Amino acid sequence: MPELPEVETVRRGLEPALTGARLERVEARRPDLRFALPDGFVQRLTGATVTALRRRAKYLLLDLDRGDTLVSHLGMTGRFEITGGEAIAPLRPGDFVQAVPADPKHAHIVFDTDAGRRITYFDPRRFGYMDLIATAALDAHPWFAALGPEPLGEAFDAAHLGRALAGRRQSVKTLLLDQRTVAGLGNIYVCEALWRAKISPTTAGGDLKPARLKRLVADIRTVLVEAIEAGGSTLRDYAAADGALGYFQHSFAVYGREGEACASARCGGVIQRATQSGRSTFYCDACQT
DNA sequence: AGGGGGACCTGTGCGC
DNA sequence: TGCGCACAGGTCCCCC
Repeated sequence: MPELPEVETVRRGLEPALTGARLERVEARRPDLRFALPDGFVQRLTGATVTALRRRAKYLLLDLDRGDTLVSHLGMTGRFEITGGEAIAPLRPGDFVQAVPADPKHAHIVFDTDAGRRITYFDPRRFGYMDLIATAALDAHPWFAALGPEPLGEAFDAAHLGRALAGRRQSVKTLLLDQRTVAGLGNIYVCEALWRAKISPTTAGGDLKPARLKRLVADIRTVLVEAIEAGGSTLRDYAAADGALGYFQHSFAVYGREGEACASARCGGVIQRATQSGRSTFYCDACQT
């Protein structure tokens, strides 16, 4: 489930352990995740130094001093854990509860750094994937070429969203899940943002007027920012890079709250669940129109 | 164009 | 305690 806030939380958690670190030892305990690991995966990483840790959409990018970038997508259940060396401080001390340790049988990739830390990638469902891509060619790679703007970046505004949705009859819910519209939203934060903006998830994208687009952009940004500040969300499988659990799931207004009263003041509505494009949508049918 | 369905893979939570 | 079923954060592909 990692959506943008969770991937960003992982990035921040890994940064102190990985940026500037040399990968002394790399182990791939199986030849594939969702896809086969690239040829020479272990050899190409062993001895390389991580020069920067970035995020694009839901992808983690580990730039290496050899001109390659290790690209990691967490899929639904991917998780990194740091062990060894001194403890890595949580992002917001006091904000986290103790994580449930990941099951060692799903420990697929292990990185040992020159600072004595071990970063282990766990992924029970193996929907995640990794590849090594030339850093200079990242933007042209199929995973990145068609991505929309970062929702927290300057390029994402009501004008952009209006252009992306203009004339579209597809629902705004489905269009926001499309990474070409805006990059990094997933099922949870789309539901939450639409509730905040009081927009029905079945509204055709092209029917949204500028004022509603403006509010939607603002609500997408604020829900993501709040989630990042809370250290992401944790449902069953996900934990932050340092093993701590994010807190934002306690702040969901609609996701997973079918049958509960709408949290909007004086609304009186009840949260509904419906299916759109095969995914559950949670919304209030009283105040989202 | 847009929707539906299924695929990938494993675990969890529920009703019985 | 066990069994079977529904469902899960993402992405891709085929079919109508």
